[in-house]
Amino acid sequence: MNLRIISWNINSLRKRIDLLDYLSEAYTPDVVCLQETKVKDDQFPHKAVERIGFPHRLTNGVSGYNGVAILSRRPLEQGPVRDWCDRQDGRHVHAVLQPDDHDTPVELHNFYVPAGGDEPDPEVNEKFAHKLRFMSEMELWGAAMPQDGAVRVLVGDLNVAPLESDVWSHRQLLKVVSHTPVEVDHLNRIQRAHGWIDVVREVVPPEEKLYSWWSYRARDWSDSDRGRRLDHIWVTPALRPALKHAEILRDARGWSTPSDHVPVLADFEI
DNA sequence: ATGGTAGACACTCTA
Repeated sequence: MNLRIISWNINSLRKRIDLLDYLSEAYTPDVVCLQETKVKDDQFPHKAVERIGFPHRLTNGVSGYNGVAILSRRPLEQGPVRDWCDRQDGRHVHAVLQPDDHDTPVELHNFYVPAGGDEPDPEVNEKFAHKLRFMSEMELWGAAMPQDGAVRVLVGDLNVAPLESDVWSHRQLLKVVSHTPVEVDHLNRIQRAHGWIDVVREVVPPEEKLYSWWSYRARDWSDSDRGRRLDHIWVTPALRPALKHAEILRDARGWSTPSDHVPVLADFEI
């Protein structure tokens, strides 16, 4: 089967329902994983999303903040729900993509890692401490999952840009939350704990600058191009041979009333 | 060193 997965921090689903419609028309993804939906489950715009082409949906939205969702053209089975850092925060949703008869099931994890506030010191900044704690739990979670050749996909706004080429200036961002050594170290440990493969960097060489987020505060996001690659699609080694294509949809930052994040896309032939 | 913008919600918090 062909499988196109998109991950996107949409920064309010209700505000950008038309952009989701456009994305769906233009790229025909089989699965869309959203972060920062900013909508409670009981207010989720199910009808509009269904009309756009996603009859199957899983949501985890608890407030006007955070919130994640998985939208799919294929049937989904809800995976076990769990808390992270003892909070009900809407930062993780888990689905198993129901296979056709001869296909293997695909386990999907959609994460929204805490942004971490401004000060990169867990002693004085509770948000940064929460971010590191959340990532430590992700590492334990990944290490505890059997590495049994299962086909798994982890996507989301991980709020860390790991490589030097994932930020506009490595030197100037070393003390900026999202690119500090302690965060990069945490992200690398999560990756190693379960052998996750970063599919975009399988396709784009690590020397090449690549971003998925540009601040709203820049005068001209494209001209200054001070971006960071915060959004990721990872897969288990079992899925690596099936990877056909991956890209970051940079142009989406130039859409009208855009999110500050752009979609990340990956194609598999399983 | 500072402030710049965007969204939810209803005061200010989060990013």
